Amino acid sequence: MSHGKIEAALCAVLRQMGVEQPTVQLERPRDLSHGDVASNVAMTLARELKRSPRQIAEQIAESLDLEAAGVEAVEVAGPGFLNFRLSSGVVASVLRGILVRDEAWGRSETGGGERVMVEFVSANPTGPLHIGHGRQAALGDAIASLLTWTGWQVHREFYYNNVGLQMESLVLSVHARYLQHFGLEAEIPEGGYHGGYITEIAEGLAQEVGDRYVRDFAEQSLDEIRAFVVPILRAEQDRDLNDFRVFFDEFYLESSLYSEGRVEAAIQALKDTGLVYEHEGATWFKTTEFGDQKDRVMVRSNGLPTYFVPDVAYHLHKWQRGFHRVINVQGSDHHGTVDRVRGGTQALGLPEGFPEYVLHQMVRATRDGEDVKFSKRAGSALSLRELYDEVGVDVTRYFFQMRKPDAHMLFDVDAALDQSDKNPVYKIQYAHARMCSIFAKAGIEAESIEAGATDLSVLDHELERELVKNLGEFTETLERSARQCTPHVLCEYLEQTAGSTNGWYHAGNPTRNPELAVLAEDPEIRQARLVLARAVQIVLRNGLTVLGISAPTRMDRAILDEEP
RNA sequence: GCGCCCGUAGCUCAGUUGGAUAGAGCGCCUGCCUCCGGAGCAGGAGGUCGCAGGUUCGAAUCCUGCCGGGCGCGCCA
Repeated sequence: MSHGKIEAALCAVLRQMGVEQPTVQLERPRDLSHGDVASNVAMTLARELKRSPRQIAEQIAESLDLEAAGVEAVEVAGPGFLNFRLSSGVVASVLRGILVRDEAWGRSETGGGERVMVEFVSANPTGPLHIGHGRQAALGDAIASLLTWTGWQVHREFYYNNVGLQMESLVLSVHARYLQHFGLEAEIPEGGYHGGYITEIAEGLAQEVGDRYVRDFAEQSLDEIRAFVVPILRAEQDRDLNDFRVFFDEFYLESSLYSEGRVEAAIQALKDTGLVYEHEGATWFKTTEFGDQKDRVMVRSNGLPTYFVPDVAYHLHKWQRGFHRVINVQGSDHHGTVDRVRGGTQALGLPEGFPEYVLHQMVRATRDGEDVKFSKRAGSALSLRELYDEVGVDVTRYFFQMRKPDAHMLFDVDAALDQSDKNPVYKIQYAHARMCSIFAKAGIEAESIEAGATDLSVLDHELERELVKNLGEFTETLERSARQCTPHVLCEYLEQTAGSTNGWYHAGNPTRNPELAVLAEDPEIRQARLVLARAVQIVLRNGLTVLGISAPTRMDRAILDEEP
């Protein structure tokens, strides 16, 4: 806003007071009673001027040219803060911008159109997705969306670990159930998969091929079974994700790293750095050179590469594909891989902070105050689909997004099922729907509302000023949320804005408090408040859109019940 | 043992990277309420910010050391 003017006026006064190179910090106070803009200069200069912060502040306040600073009033408060109050019209002018930019409101160009890859979920195709994957899917998708809104060109990627020991274990597990289907003795291997879905797939296999693998088990039979099993599980994961409104631009297969020779190439490249040595028959790489705690084996004594190598090859390829910024969203149990991967990529010449990581902690689900037990079919924790089928996609996404990634979270199913304002998701959606219902009641189309020459200075009630203040902070909140890769920052903002909205709306109940009603008698006030209501609607809708959550115009019971 | 994350109201969690009297929701207490939209509204009680030092005008936030919980630690991924 008009921070520049205030800064200039402050500097002018400070120079008069003998400060040679004044640097002024302006901030937006949390509390509305502290004005619209505040500065702490008096406190920071206390030492230099050898006077108390309050004295300095008083002097500044007296000598300040209010008109030049573009403020209505200035006052000294607390330990020595200078609080500036702008005229309500100036503050409310932000509403004009909101109405004009509409669906683009909140977008910024911070990213400058640069490409960024967000890799997330990347579950092994060994079973249905559980709630841990759900948290990652909701977080990763929101982060990707936040980056899009702040001017980045975003690529969503899913990495399939389709080679390795768990794959073998999966196939052997299906094979065991398959044999059992024909009444034969068989056991799930140690570390194998016990979920009911394994039996389902084994039954399907039996239907497809009959007892062929019982009669005639050959060398390539396991490969054939695998070719049968994996697509089924992949398809199920894809369905679960798509119904959760999570979509990817690319599925990257680990196996392609081998078939395209990237693993071999990476081994050679790592050897060429000279940072390798032989020890106990294995080949080691000196990741400690790059801050890792220990050196890592890259080629085992049996001649096969460890996971370290394809991981480095994969990230090298990300860079080569033109993604010079990559964000990996992973469970925090993988944090040990961070220094390892970076060690490898740095050795090959990539910059220090590549790739970036967002590590999130585990999820615990409770119902009636007790932990939700295992899902029999999934054979693990509660499955993602079971969860969102019960509480709805909007609520599930939001609950995962509203907590900061690096702390454990509790998913309270009872709280999620609540459909009143107590549930933060509905609180925000209700606030949005209320604005829409006002327009309906007024008999006007939301899109037709224009600020034009409307006198917005009539929006000077405390509740209105607070709401306007909130709305003006949407873009910067979105930027911060994106910069920190923390969607919960946006969630907090939306909840707070919805709270202000509901407070304003309730205070303006026509039968109790007609002078604050949105649809006021006075046409000028009515028009100004409609502008405010429209701005609220835009901000809430855009915010929900960023998070991939719907913004209903009506909250009918029927809609709630069939909510996807 | 080493490394990373966490510790804030009875419970679940925020706290804009050092600012003003530490904030929401649930639960609890007290009043309203048949209302532009439904389990609604207004208010209240509730805190040694894990503990102890340090840095400075000023610390939940930064630095050090402890305590407690989670996760990870050379040929698994």
